[in-house]
Amino acid sequence: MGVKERRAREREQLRRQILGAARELFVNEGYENVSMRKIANKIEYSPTTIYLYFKDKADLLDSVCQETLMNLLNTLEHLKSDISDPIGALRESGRTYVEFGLEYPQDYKLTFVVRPQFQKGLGLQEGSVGEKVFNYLSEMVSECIRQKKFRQMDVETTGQVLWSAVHGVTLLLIDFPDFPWTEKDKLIDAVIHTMIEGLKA
Amino acid sequence: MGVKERRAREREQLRRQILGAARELFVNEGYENVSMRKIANKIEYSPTTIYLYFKDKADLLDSVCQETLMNLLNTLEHLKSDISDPIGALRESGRTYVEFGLEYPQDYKLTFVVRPQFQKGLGLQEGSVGEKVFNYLSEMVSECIRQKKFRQMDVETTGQVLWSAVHGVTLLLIDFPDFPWTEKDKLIDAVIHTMIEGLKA
DNA sequence: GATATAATATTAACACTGTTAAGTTAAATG
DNA sequence: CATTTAACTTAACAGTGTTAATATTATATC
Repeated sequence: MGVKERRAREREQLRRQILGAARELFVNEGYENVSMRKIANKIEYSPTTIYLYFKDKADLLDSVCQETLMNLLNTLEHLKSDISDPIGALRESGRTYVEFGLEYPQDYKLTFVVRPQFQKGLGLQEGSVGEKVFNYLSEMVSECIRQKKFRQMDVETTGQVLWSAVHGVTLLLIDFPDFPWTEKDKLIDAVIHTMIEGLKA
Repeated sequence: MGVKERRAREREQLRRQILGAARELFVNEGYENVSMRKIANKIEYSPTTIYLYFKDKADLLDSVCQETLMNLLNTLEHLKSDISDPIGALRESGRTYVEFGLEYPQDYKLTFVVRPQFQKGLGLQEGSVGEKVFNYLSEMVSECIRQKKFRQMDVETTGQVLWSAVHGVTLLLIDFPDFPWTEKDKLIDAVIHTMIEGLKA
């Protein structure tokens, strides 16, 4: 009775194929400029087949973003940051976060800007991967405070402050590529450095 | 020969009427969900009339955003900040910036996120209102450094760092309204305070 | 005042869009 | 072999931005 299993496998395979095509198109041409028909063409299926695997276009976007968040979380967790130097770890995490955003700019915007607009009230709900990413940041902050490297302060707030800064610089660099920015790495470092200095005890 | 003048006036009036309808719809329903026909209906003209006043839908968006930026610039300049206390002035400007974004969240996103996506390479060009807004921030920073309140540092970079922070917190608050944020004003203050502390001499 | 001219607005159409309902084909089960 | 089930497609709907051709209106000229 391996039939059911094979079917399920094939089903999953096509699902991933759709997802891959959607991601590639979304990222390269922008969510708005990608039609279901375009995705369907790419995988050589009829447009309506997609609806057998995803509720609608927004659901497709949602799934693509979920993948992105998992990739981000993976990237961060692979840092294996040194707990004895929590500030250094935080600095490195911040850099990694921004660089992830810049490496996959469209994915980042899709996930953190476009998606919330299309799914009001749903962004970053409890138990979501997005929340896990934020929790990761929070843990580092927590460690900094526990080791008294940072001045005593609400962990939640501190995490949100840091997130604001890295989110902000990531989006500015993505959205205004022609602005006469300070050299990219220098700017990122400056942002992170300033935050950390501002949080020190 | 006041005819030409009256014609021009009427023309301008309709232009502004279109712009107003577009802004209201863009802001309330999102750029994507607003059709030219919807705008036309609202002002009781045929859809194609709009094309006599604006090149296309993106041009309409562009004009709406330009207005928003001018409003932001006005709001900031009305602060008439006290030059003898440049840090206080900067703090106040930052707060005002974020609050402007939160008061007109859709306008803000339209201007700083949606528009650059639809007009690649055009955002914040030289001489634009957007640049003026940034220059306003830069001047305050410059004053802080000149008075040695901030540690000696590249003015450009410092301005960009600050912008990153306020931009970031503004967008997070807009995009994830359901996230368990620290109380809004406390978070904004924390972001600005942290930045300023981090920049001090 | 009638007519030509320019400005302004509209109608009809094109090639798209997301999505649904109905229909078709192929495979698995009895 | 017949039937059920799953997978996929075709056809269609109501809507999209935009253009070209047309109609309407108001001004300027005779």
